[in-house]
Amino acid sequence: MANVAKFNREDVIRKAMLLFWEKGFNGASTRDLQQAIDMRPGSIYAAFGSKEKLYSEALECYSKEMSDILMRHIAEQRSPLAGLERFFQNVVVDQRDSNPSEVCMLVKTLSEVNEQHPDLLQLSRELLKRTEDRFTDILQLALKQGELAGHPDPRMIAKQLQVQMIGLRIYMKTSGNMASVSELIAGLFKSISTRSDLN
Amino acid sequence: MANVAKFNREDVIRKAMLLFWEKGFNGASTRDLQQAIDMRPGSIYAAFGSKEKLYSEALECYSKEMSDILMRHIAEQRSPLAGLERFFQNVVVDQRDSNPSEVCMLVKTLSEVNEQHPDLLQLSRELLKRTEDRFTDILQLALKQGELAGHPDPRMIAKQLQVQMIGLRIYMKTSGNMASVSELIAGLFKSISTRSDLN
DNA sequence: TTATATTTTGAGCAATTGCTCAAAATTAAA
DNA sequence: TTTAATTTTGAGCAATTGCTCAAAATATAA
Repeated sequence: MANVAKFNREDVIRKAMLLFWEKGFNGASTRDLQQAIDMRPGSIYAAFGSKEKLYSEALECYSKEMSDILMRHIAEQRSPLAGLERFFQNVVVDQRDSNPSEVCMLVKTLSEVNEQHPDLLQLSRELLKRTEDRFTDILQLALKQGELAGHPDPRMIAKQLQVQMIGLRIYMKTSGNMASVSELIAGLFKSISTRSDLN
Repeated sequence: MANVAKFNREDVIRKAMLLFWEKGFNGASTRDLQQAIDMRPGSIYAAFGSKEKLYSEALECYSKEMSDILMRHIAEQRSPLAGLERFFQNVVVDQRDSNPSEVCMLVKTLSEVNEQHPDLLQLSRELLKRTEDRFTDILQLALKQGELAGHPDPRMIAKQLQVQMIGLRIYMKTSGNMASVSELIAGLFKSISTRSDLN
C-alpha cells in the first residue's frame, strides 16, 4: 500500500531542480513551481513538506547528475586527467547554452541563501565537499599513472580544480568568450600534467 | 533649488550597498531597505526611482570600494605582484568575517539576477571587466619590472586572476579553511612570479 | 512676515508570497 | 458492489512585496 502516489517523484524533483537552478530559491515562486512540475499546492506540500525541503531534494538531484557526467567522462577518456579536462570543457563551455544557468547550482545556493535556511547552506557545502573528494580520487589515480607533474599532492590539486571550476563557470557567464575560457582550461591542465600533448 | 536634499546621498548608497551585498536583490525587501538607510518609501523613490536603480548605484559603490582597496595595496607594497598578492589575501581571507558576505557582490548579482533585470546583468559584467582591465594594467607593470615568469601575457594572466579571485572567495565560504586558501593564494602567485621569496 | 518651492512622511493599494484545509476524486480492500 | 483509505484539488488566508500619492513638514525667497 505504500507509495501509491500517482506522480513520478524523481521526474518531479528533476523538473523542480531545473526551475530552481534557473531562478534561484527566492526567484522561483511556488506558483512557478506548481506550473513547472504540474502539481497543485496541496499535493506538493503533502509530498515534500516545504519549498525548502523540495529545494534540498533538487540540490541532491543536481549534484548526482553532475557526478554522473564527471564519471562518464572519466570512463570515456583514455586517462583520468584527460577525462577531467574533457569534463571541464564540457561543463564550462559546451553545456553553457543548454543549462538553465551557467552558474553551478551549488554555488548559486551558497551565494544566495543565508542563515535563515541553514539546512540549504550546509547541504550545498557538503555536496561541494563531495565533489572535491571525487576530484581527489581521480587525481590519486592520475598520480599512480604518472600523469601529474612536479611534486603533486592530489588533495591540494583537487582544491585548485574546485576553485577553477567555480571561477571558470562564472567567468564564462561574465565574458561570454568561449575561446578564452577554453584556453584557460587547456592551460590549467597543461600546468598540472606531465604530458605535453594536451589539446 | 538644486540639491537641497537633507540626506547624504553617498552615505545612503553605501548603507544600501551593505544590505544588498548581505541579502541579495530579491532577499532584501524595500522595508529592510527603509530601515537600513532610514528613509521613507516616498523619499527613496523620489531620489532613486526604483529598487533596481538603487541597486545599480550600490553596485557601483561596491566596485569603487574594491578598486580603492586594490590600489591601496598596490601603493603600499614593494612591487605590483606583491601588492596583488596582499590584495588577494586581504579580500579572500582577512576580510572574510567583516564583510556582509564572503562572496563578491558582482558575482552574487550575476548569479542571482536574470533577464528580468538586464541593466543589472550588464552593469555587473561591465564592472567585472573593469577589474580585469585593472589587473591587466598592474601585470603590465609587473612585466616591465621583470616580475613575471615564463612567457607572460598580462591579459591572459589577468583572466586567470579574475577566475581565481571569484573561485577562491566562494571556496572560502564553502570550506571555511583559511590555511588551505592562504596556501592556494601563495601557490598561485608563486607560479606566475619569478621571485622565490613570496610570502 | 508671507508666499512659494521643495522634501519628507506614512497610510495604504494592488499584486504576490508560502502555504492550509475541507471537499472532491481516485484507488485499493472487502 | 460497498466501504475505507489515500491522493488530488483549488479556493483562499494571512503576510509580504514594490511602490504611489495626498498631506504635512521644512526650507528658501520676497
